[in-house]
Amino acid sequence: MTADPKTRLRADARRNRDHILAAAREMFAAQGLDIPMEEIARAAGVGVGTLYRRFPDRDSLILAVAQEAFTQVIDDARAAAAEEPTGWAALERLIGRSRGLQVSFQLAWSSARARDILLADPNTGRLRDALMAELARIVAAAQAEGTMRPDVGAGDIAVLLVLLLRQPPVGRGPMRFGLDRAVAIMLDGLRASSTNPLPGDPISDADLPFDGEHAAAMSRLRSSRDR
Amino acid sequence: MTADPKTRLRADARRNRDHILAAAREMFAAQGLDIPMEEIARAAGVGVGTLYRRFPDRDSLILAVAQEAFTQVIDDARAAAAEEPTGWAALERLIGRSRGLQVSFQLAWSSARARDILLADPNTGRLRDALMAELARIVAAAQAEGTMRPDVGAGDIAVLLVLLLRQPPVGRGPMRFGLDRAVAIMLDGLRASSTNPLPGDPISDADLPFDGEHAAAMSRLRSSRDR
Amino acid sequence: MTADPKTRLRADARRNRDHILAAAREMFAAQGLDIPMEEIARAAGVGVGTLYRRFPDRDSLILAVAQEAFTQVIDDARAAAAEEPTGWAALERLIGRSRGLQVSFQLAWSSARARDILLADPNTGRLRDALMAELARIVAAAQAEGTMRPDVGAGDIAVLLVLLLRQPPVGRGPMRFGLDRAVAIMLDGLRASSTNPLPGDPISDADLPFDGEHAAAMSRLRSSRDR
Amino acid sequence: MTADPKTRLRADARRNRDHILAAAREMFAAQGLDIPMEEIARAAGVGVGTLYRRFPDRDSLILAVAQEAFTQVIDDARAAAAEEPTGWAALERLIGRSRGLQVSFQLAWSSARARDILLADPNTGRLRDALMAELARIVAAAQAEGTMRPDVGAGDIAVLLVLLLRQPPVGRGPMRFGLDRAVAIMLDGLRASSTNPLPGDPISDADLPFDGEHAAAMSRLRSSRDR
DNA sequence: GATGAATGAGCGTTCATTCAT
DNA sequence: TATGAATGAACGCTCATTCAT
Repeated sequence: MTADPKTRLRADARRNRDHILAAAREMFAAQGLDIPMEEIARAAGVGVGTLYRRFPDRDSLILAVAQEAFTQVIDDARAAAAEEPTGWAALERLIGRSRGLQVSFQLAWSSARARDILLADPNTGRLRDALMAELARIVAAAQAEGTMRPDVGAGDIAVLLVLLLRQPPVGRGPMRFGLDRAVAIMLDGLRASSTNPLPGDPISDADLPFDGEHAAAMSRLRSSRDR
Repeated sequence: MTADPKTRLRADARRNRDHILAAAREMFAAQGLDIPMEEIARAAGVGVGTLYRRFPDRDSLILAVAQEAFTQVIDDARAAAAEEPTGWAALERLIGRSRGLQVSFQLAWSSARARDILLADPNTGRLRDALMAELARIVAAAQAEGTMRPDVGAGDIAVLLVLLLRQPPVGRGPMRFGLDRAVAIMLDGLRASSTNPLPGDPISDADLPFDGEHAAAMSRLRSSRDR
Repeated sequence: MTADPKTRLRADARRNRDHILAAAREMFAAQGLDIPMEEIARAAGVGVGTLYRRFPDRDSLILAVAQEAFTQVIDDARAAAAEEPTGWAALERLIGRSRGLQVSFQLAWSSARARDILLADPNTGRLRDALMAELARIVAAAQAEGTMRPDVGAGDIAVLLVLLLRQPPVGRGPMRFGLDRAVAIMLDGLRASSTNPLPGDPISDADLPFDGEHAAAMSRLRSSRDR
Repeated sequence: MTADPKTRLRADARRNRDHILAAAREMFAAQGLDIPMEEIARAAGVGVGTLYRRFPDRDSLILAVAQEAFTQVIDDARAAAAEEPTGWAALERLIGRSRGLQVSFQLAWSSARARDILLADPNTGRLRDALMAELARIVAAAQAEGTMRPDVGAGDIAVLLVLLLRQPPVGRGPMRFGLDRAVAIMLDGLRASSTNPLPGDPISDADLPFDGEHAAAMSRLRSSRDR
């Protein structure tokens, strides 16, 4: 009823921002992180200036795309935990679906530089904690059901997830199919029927994957900037 | 008495080539594929001109480093097959050792561009065939022993290997340890005791991993060059 | 009872204009002539759009600031002539105070570009004439008193004034003190007791300082714009 | 007799360097310090890359031009002291000739930024000391002769010199002539016959002009870089 | 054959100016 | 009329590659 001009303006800006993020996600995935900023802008249908108004430099764009992707993984884990009847089903869905998130997530991990940018941001820690909490919940449920071997922790699941998420996107070829089977093999290795002892203790949700790396990433970024 | 100048020259040239390859391997791993050619030359102790004499452009240097790494994986598979008493032991050694090869291998797969360069080279097909043949031998042996589930093929092992090799190098942190456990989980999933059916048929040594990608990679490279 | 909206608007506009000029004067002095327009707008508390409404481009803003500064010098000369008891006292005050005007004046002369903008404006000629007339009055008075050497003209004073005004602003260091002494030395050189002949004839108020430069400045500006 | 290739190469490099410096000196003077690097390169007859090989950024080019100009002033002072029969004659020549050096020197002082670059360089201190030593020698000689008033020091001369050197270059118009007269007026103010007391004490060669500014300039440059 | 100086295309980034709201 | 988002031209700088020595 009341057309708020401020809201309208914001809608435009937000639309631009979203276009830029979507374009960046796709271009990064397709061409790598060093795609010219101008091409991203063109793909988003805006001028370079607008891109730079929203994201003051390439790093901040990479960070935004990466955290968006990270957030999607968390949302997916949360949805799986909430909607699936059993912990094992949630686990299967999460690891199975994970390849669907690949396209957006893998870029975040595709280069040492991208990783550093992500780790150097303080918000990343919170995202990590949220994801690990979700995984811990799923693992606990599956183990309580007796479907998952008891000697693994949320950190172990995170490692497997990262293995899968880091792969470059696959289309519809044999590799895609091979990944489905690899996931199934991993899941079999996680079943309660697997009794061969694993090395060391379960990796809890406090151990992985980037604890203590924040400072290191920051200093690496700083020194690379000075170079 | 008279040292043949040509032979002497060749020895020098070979030394230079080796220095350059070693420097490139290290710099690529440490700094990424877009390290300036001049820094590689400096690290190799030669001038840029010499570097360009041996490798006419950056792509050919990347290709040489990548194929060298690929060859190491093959050698390792061959050695595992030859020296281990059982197929399962060879498999364990290969997958376990794989992380040792990571450092040199992952660079070859670290970017879409590097992958295209590798795939576009006709020699890569031969290397792939050699690796798959080795894996097929190990799988057949392990299945004959009854230690490996019968519904997997050499291609499945290749997929798992690629999952592991593509990870960025890890030092001695929790991630390193997590990878050891992930490997153990995968191995458990491969044991004969795993009876949950896998989706589809075993992936044979003819299906994976880059069949049909040669032409695609060539055209991608060509179009990126024209851009 | 009813405040005329037009009048109100004009008051607002004038306030905006004044804020912009004040902000520009300070930012120009502190950061140089190439400070971003947006920063000037922010310092003035208006949007860039408003700034551009008042001053259609950077040059016209520079011109406005410069002429404002010029006007201050004239006002000061006029006040000195009116308020001081003797011509010599007026001269001392003018040259002595000149450093107080420095801060705002020197920016107008700090770059070839600013000078051209100023010279290209037809109004500058009127300001120059007003200043020279004032100086001529002071010089005539001082010479009539017998305190100033007779072989100098208003133009000579203008040159000395320009020498001082063009200096970048000094704080409270040794340079500030040094300038006080330099002024005293100059004044001593101007006294009637100085009898060493000066080269050429006195520079009258018609000779200096930018006669014939108007056209040159305009063509320089034009060609720099075309470049 | 022996053509040393190394020397020849160096000669080429040096020639390039000299061309670049000469072009920069002229372009800076004519167009200001923010002339595009590419135009300087073009004027020097080299590519931008070569310019950047010799001077890694604009600041270092400004610094080189400025110090070259500074060195010329020192050389001139030294020559005047050595070749003129009296201290007063040396002083007259130095201050008179100073406008000849203007063209190259004034750029060094034409902007706060240039001044900071110059002051931040540790070598500048040595140049300053050399110049002040020369001025002190000239002043002492002229005062010993009884031609210069005894209550001025080398620092006072430096201030006057700076006043003149900071002026933008003048061609052959009335301003040029006016400067000749201004110089004569200043010289008259410096004669032994001037007996009006100056404010404060003579400025010695230890007081001026940039003592203690090195650190300040460095921090200003640093903070402007962060902006 | 080896060297490293020179080139210049190309990308990141900034900012003057315009214009939709 | 005021605002500030959008645009894109322009410049600083880097680095792959070439070529004179």
